[in-house]
Amino acid sequence: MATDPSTRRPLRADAERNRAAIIEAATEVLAEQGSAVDVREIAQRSGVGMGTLYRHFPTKEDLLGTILDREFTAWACAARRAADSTDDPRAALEGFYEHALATQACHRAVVEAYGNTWSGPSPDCTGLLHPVLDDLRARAQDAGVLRADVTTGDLALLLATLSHTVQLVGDHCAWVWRRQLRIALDGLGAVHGAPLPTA
Amino acid sequence: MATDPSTRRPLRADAERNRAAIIEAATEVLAEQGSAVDVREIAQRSGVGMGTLYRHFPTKEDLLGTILDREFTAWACAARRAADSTDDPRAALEGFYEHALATQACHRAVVEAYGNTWSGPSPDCTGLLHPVLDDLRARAQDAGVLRADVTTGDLALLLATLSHTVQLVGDHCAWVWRRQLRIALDGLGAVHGAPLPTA
DNA sequence: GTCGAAGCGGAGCGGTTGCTCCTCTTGAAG
DNA sequence: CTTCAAGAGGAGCAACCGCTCCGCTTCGAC
Repeated sequence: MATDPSTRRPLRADAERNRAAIIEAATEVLAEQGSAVDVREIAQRSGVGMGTLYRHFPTKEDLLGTILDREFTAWACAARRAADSTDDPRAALEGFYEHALATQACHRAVVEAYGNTWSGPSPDCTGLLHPVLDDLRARAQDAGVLRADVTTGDLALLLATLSHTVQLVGDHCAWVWRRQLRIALDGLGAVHGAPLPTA
Repeated sequence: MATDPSTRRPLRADAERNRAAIIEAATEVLAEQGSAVDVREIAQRSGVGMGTLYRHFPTKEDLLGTILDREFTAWACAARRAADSTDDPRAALEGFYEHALATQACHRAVVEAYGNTWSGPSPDCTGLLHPVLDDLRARAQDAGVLRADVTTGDLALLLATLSHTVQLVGDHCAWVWRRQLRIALDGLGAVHGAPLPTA
């Protein structure tokens, strides 16, 4: 592992400025174009050279990971705050998905990373989200507005699925994906339906 | 457009053999690795050289289109036959999704192409599928087992979405995506739920 | 069997992309 | 102000990928 950042000598002022510029530009570009962008474009938009970029982030993957962690963490914290500030369990659950899809799902790279959560190694992203979803699930099930056999994992996978849907249709004509969301939410609330299949 | 294949002089025997080998190998590779594969690998697995491959398919896109059309058409026809051979509208609809996801969704390139159906120009793929879905929808709604405000477009988008989900979780542990399917199907059947949002 | 056209193969071209190397610049400690 | 290590920058390398070009092979009509 790398040296602990807090014990490492602080960056020079210009280096700090450049690092911030890179992060800002990269966030923008990755949201727009997904993780397949040319690193040169990120450097250009940051106003720094390739050398500088690679000094701060030794690998494209490092850069990607940093951006993704920042975005994901900020959003997961907002989601937790929103969930905690609502008493109605159903409204909390539905508001969570609505907000998640309306904001986070516009970030192409984030949605792509979501896919890797299942097929590849997951960063601590999932670790942040899981307790929020788990809380929402428990409250909704206690209130009887969520079928009893739905797991937190189901909710997480549903989020990934719907995020991809938003990517497909774009954020304009949001009503298209909102219809899919409504269908899924009604399915989650179908407390009298057939039991969900298991292993 | 190209010359009508039926009026074109028939291929030499070896050329015909090679063409078939290319199609077979390409179908395999595209199903496994998606449309991003190196053309060299397709050539290698077919046992032909690059020149031969590009003689039969002047562009990677041409090859892709050919394979996708074959796969998609074969599957859409099977789906129509299955739908026609079932009297129960609910069973027909649910069987359609079950079969679609269990088979077609394992073909990576096909699922990827599905995404482009919404964001880019669509081949006649959609044209083949639409009437089948439309029929399934009408029958189910007449029988009162499908909420009245669901459109054929909703069903098509749901198919694309769930196909992607299957890709995420893989065909092993199929029960994971089957749970998502169950939730969606129950949502579709929620005839007393809130109306779906519109434009 | 002969021969010409159709077909074959694969080295290689041009473009892209992740990353490095090395020279020049600049912040900040003394 | 001086000094020098930390930092900046961008040309260029290596790998990859879609596609082409051209000399060689093979089919099949006669």
